[in-house]
Amino acid sequence: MVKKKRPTLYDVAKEANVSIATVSNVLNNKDEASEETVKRVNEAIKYLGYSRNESARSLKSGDSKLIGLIVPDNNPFFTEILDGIHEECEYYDWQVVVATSEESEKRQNQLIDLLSAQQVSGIILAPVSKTLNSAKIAGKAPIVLIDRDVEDVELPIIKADNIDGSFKATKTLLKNGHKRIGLILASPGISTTVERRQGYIDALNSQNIKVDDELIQFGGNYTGTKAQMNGGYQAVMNMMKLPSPPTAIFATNHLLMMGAVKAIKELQFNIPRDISFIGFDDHPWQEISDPPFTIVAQPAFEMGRQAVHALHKLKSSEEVISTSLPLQLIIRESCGTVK
Amino acid sequence: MVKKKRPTLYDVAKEANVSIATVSNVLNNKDEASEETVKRVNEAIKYLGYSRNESARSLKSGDSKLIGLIVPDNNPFFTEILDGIHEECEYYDWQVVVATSEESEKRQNQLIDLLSAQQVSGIILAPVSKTLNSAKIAGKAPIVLIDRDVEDVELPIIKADNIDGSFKATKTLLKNGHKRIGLILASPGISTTVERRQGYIDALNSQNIKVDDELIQFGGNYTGTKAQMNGGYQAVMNMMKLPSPPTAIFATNHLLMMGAVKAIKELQFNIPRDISFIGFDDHPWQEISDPPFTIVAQPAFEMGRQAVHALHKLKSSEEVISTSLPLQLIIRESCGTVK
DNA sequence: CAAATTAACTAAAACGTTTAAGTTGTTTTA
DNA sequence: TAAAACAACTTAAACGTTTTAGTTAATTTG
Repeated sequence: MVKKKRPTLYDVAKEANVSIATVSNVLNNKDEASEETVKRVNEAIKYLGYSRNESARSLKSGDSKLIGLIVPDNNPFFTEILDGIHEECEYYDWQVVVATSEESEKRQNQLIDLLSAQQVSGIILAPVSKTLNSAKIAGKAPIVLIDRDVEDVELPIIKADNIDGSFKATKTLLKNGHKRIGLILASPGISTTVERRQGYIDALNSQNIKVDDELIQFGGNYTGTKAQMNGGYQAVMNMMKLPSPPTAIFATNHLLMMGAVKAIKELQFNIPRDISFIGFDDHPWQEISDPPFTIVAQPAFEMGRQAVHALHKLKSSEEVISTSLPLQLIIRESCGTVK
Repeated sequence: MVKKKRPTLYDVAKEANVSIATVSNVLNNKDEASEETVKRVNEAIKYLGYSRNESARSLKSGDSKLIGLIVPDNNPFFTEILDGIHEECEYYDWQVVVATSEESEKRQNQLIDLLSAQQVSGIILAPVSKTLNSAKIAGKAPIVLIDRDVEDVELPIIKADNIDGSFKATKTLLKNGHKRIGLILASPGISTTVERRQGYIDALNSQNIKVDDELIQFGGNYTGTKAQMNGGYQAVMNMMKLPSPPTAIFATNHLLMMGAVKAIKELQFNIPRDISFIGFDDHPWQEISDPPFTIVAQPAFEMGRQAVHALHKLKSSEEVISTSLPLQLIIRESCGTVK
């Protein structure tokens, strides 16, 4: 069997009795061909089953129909972001190359290189750390940050208002009379952690409650689902063996939350009777969990959409305004008043 | 500010005082240059921050470092598959373009076209229906199926042994004395549904129990998380109002399972006291669910890995053997014996 | 020691597009 | 009615690679 080559512009041109330039014009709706010709060309395209070789197009025109997404891992939060990205990309006719940095800075830089080599039109990046060596991204595809910010270089970013979200959650616990509130944070090396810690501290300060560092635990210094969950688990174990353990716990991401809940159940504490709990990220299983958890919900889908939109603006050299989307505190049944 | 063009082979060649052919050879480890030259070229590459334009490479060589993945949606099962794909792709130095067909055949065909136009080296596809118009895939990128099979065209496939998995689950319920077992299936239009139904029927037959069609509900004829969950919910509602309701329920995917559990809780039935339950797909939240659910676990990660491997074999025109991976029944505490 | 082989290169064509710069023949304008 | 404008094309160069077919000088062989 001879492997049939895909038809090219040239084949279409021959079939329709025009030049390849005309076919290209028709293909790009350049409006420089007669109705009659357009029809003939389109028929030839359909007849031959032609579709454009995007590599050639990308080579010549210098921009591709691809964008890159680099996330630390495929956790449900980033998956929802991807959904939003997909939705918005349909509009711009972009496809998405998804890559995971596995929380490794080396791998992340490698991926920026690799995706740029693929001539992606831009990269949506959730960075693994608070810095982003500017030399490493010079001459590479334009970058829009998502979720996490960096300190050393100014890039457009679509993020959540973590300070406010964390503030609201903590404030709610305070209102219920809790004075010792455990805070479970992810890795100290990312901006979301810093911000969520800040919101917590702001809330305590607003009530003149002293911050006790022993109640702030970093549970996410590891990579991988199991390890993150385990981080949440350990955090709870640590704080509950304190001389004066917390009466409420706030876990600032999904995986930490699950690990924390696991620990609490294992310690035979009841939520919300013995301990109040606020988690992070809303997911379908919350609908069947017992108790239904009060959580801080992130607009992940919307973040994805807006990141794509920002990238598109960046490409058309419009001004891109970084945005901070509000977090929503969804009150359910995991918080009680302190006895 | 003048936008700096990325350096090309030509720039590197000039810098290193060699021809572009030599640079290309060095770049591709063709072993035709002296040690001294290789060193000079590599220094020039580093100095200029050169990285290959993959569009040009793809255009000339006819194959890209991209593969496509088309899944119906980004549910946790497919996300885990993506993890496996990512892991294996690192080995082959492939990047993955992820696209969702949203269970639409039209969109799926569109995506096969779009990805092929991107010159992807191959496509890993979880098809939305039992057929795959062969005319539509002729001349397109080579396809390896994953999870779901098609009837009208023979393609390599990496799938789970759904019949056996479903058989084992049903058999377990039968052993516990259940005679009326509700089965919640996804859309009848996909192979996994057909197979999971078959395993169920085989198990009943092996015990000489008549199949009651009223106990077999299709809950997944919709797309989207909410809709699928609702399908599971409705399925339970329907079977529980039967004159002789089931004493056990087997839900054959993750989303259906959650909807079903929600309905059962709403009806105030206790699992496993009032009703036994077996679900599908193992996920982190199962660790904190109450009760811990007995489920059929899919080797999603491994499926992803093997699909990439199969694609690579297909490319190097080795024989690709379709495989059916075993499903594992993980026994926890959601099944009781019938009274 | 001439011929053959080899090591280390280079020149140039090709991949399939897009696009700037023509080239027609027809219609409009002053 | 001659010049200008326009509609509807075509020609050919370029994008950045890979690769085939040389080329040159040094080395090996009979």
